[in-house]
Amino acid sequence: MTVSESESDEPGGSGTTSAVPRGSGGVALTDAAREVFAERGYHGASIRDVAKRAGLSLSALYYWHSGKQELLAALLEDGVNDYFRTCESALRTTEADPASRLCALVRATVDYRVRRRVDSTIAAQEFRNLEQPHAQRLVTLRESATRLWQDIIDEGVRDDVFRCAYPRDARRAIQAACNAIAQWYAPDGDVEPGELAERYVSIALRIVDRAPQVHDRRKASAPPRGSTADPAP
Amino acid sequence: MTVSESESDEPGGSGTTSAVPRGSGGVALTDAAREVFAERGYHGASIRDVAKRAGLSLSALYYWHSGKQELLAALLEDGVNDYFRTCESALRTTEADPASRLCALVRATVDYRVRRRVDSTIAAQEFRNLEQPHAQRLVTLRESATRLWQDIIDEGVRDDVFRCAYPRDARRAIQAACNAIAQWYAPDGDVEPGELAERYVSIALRIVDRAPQVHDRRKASAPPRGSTADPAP
Amino acid sequence: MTVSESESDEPGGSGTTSAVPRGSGGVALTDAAREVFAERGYHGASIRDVAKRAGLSLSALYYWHSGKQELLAALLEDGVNDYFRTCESALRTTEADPASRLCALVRATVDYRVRRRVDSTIAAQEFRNLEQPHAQRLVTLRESATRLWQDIIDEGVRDDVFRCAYPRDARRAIQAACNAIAQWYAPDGDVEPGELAERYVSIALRIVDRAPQVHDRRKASAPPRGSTADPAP
Amino acid sequence: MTVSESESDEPGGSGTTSAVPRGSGGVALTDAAREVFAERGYHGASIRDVAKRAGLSLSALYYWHSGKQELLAALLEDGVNDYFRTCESALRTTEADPASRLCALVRATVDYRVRRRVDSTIAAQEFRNLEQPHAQRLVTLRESATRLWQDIIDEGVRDDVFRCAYPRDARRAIQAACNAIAQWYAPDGDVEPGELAERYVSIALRIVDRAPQVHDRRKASAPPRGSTADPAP
DNA sequence: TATGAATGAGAATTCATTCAT
DNA sequence: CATGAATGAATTCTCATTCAT
Repeated sequence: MTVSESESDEPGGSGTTSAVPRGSGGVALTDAAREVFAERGYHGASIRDVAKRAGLSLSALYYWHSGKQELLAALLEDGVNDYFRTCESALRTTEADPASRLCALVRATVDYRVRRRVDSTIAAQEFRNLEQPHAQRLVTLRESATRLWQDIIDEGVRDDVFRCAYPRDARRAIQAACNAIAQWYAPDGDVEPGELAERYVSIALRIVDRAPQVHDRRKASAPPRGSTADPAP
Repeated sequence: MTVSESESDEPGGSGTTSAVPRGSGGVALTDAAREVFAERGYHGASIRDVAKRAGLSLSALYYWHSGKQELLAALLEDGVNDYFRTCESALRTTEADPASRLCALVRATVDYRVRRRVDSTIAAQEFRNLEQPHAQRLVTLRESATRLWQDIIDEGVRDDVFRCAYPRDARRAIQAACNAIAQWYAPDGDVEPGELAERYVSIALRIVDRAPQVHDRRKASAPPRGSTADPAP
Repeated sequence: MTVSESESDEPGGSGTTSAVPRGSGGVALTDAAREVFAERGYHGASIRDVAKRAGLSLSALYYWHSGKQELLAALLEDGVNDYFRTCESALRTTEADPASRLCALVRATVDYRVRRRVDSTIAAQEFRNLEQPHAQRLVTLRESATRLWQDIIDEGVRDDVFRCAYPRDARRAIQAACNAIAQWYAPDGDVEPGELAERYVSIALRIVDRAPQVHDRRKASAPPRGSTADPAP
Repeated sequence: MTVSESESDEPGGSGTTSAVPRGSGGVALTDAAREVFAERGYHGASIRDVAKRAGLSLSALYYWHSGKQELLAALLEDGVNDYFRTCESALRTTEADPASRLCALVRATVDYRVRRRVDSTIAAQEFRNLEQPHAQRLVTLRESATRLWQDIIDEGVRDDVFRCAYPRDARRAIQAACNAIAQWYAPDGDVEPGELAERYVSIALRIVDRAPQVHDRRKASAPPRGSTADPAP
């Protein structure tokens, strides 16, 4: 079963055991697992707590899921799928040049990290606790995400549009910066997700040291610079 | 007690129960704890495993330490102290200008992440599991580290030597990039720690968008640009 | 309810969930219970497995039967009834002398152990797990079976046709030997049930040490010796 | 660890939680396991009950043994070893002729079934519940016991001293009869173990249909016939 | 007739910790 | 300095059973 139905990533209401309607136990449980895993970590969390948080019995958890491990796997897998969908959608609607594609990827990633902040944190912290049928699949997906970033950067370097000497380190730095957002972003803070994305687009472009563009003044590449309100040109 | 005596950060030999010499149980145990916590996470690790790995009995663990929590605290605290010593030492021997200071901090951080890779990972993952006497102290230390970075960047921005529009995001990006090193760096890989530091110095300077320097062509700022073999000046 | 409709004793096809026809759930379930109880023992078996094996839902099991215990009772009771019918039928069609009656009982028992091998094993192993309404009834039946054997042997001893000094031990030995057949008999093995019965008739007669018969050279006593291909007379 | 120290096979005192002396938990637990497994069967017994019966905590059980399965294995293995020792000792001190050897084996087996009645029952009922490292070893031992019986009988048949037509069925009958003793023998009953053994020796000799002996009226073969007080020669 | 959803009790096992020696 | 023995609380998970539909 997939857990993608539950869009809300936030551990809403923390403890709201609002009488789960019959038949919807599966979602209630993954939602609860998300909260509890995020709060205490996979090994620190007990499925008793998960069931309690979901307002169901421990046995109901085993009716819907095959165990603690599967609960984690469902969470992570659903997250990764959502992330890939987000990236693909962003890349599909952008120019073909490396800079535009890099910007699109940054925007998609920031969007995802903000929108599914909790899942992002869980993924970052608890990935290691995945056991074997699931682990392999997700490792592969994770690698293909890395490849997505790297290919774009390498292409930019080849085309002389990015001037970084160490493309792998550039990629790592950009990814690390974007991923870290989930750790500090406060949904009720003062910065809008869209605005935040543009700031990180700007950072990413600086990391790859994009060459100043004489031509190519089209939509994708221009906004970041402009919208981030850099003090002076 | 402090555990700083054990410099070696690597889980060397993994399982080497080489007859702990009388009296050195304390270090053997923190070393073992480091390995086991790193491998399985704080909650995933059992102190039985720690004792076994150290080649001692469970009771010996309780002779030397007051419990599992204290073992974690000792590890993290020792790590943070080492980090601060490293940073202070680096800042003490550098110029007073923001760029030089930022570079020094990056070098110190990269050095630490590489030198104490395992402790860095544990700190990143298990900090949340610290309970109250210890937690507060370390949170404070952690905040003062953040302040260290932020002050330098803010000063650079004020002096117009850094041109980034969002200094806090710049700081976060730099820290995230440096911290992530512990997650991927392979000690027997192909890049030297010193060389790696220069690459990250370069990345950091790009993130803060350092203004091109007309004068001031002294040691600290020049190397990164040069050594990273950027295609064109 | 009785389960005697299902003649086939073999756990045929093990796992054949062949679309239970409407209304025949009861038999499908006792058949499945037979297989599962035989494979894993009463306490080792779960009624979930029984229902699954029967190709029905757990709830269906509770529609047809009142629980796990009743399932076991139905199985055992049906077996005992079959056994008694078999014995009575055999005794009804034989001579009145102890030797003939003993032979008839052996034949009936061997026939039953071979024909309902699985039920025989379950009876031997799981009888102890019967709880109270059922247990008493079956204990009584079991005792009356013992009485059946003992009476015949005692009569033979009284009439000097059996010469065993310890009739109870003789009875126990004969019963044990016959019962054990269920544990090793392979339905697709090389010995026919009828042939096997004659071998055990021969063994039983030796155990009771039947006196050599001058007259009475009729069917029952002759075959074993002859048909068993004794090397030399 | 072995459990052979505890010679007493009887579930003595059933529930006597007589303050286990420190350090002797291992034996107390196997003794308790013997009782509980015998009473309720392996799957029907809970290790909670075992620990309670032993007068120890559940955790102590895991200190001494690695689990429920190991407890069963220890019990069965110790029993089999004792049985083999008993058989070997009996065969070592007897004549070389098949009849004497068969008698010795019967005596050893009856002795064992009476002396370790409970272990015998457990072995008969719970053998199937042994899981893999242990199962294989014990299956092998069990087969070699069967071989012991069969070899003797086959030799007797070859030497024309036993006249049974179906040596394998004879062996099965004898073994079944002897094994069954554990199921009905009451230690405080009216028959002495030695006496019982002679009765079964007599039964066994009749099952293999030993040829009447003209010469050879020595110790080993004579007693059974004589001591069982057969009515008349 | 049948089922999908749910439950409470209890299963085996592991944990951090303590105590007597 | 160190250990072997023991514990109570908690863990994940399975069980037989029931209820609403």
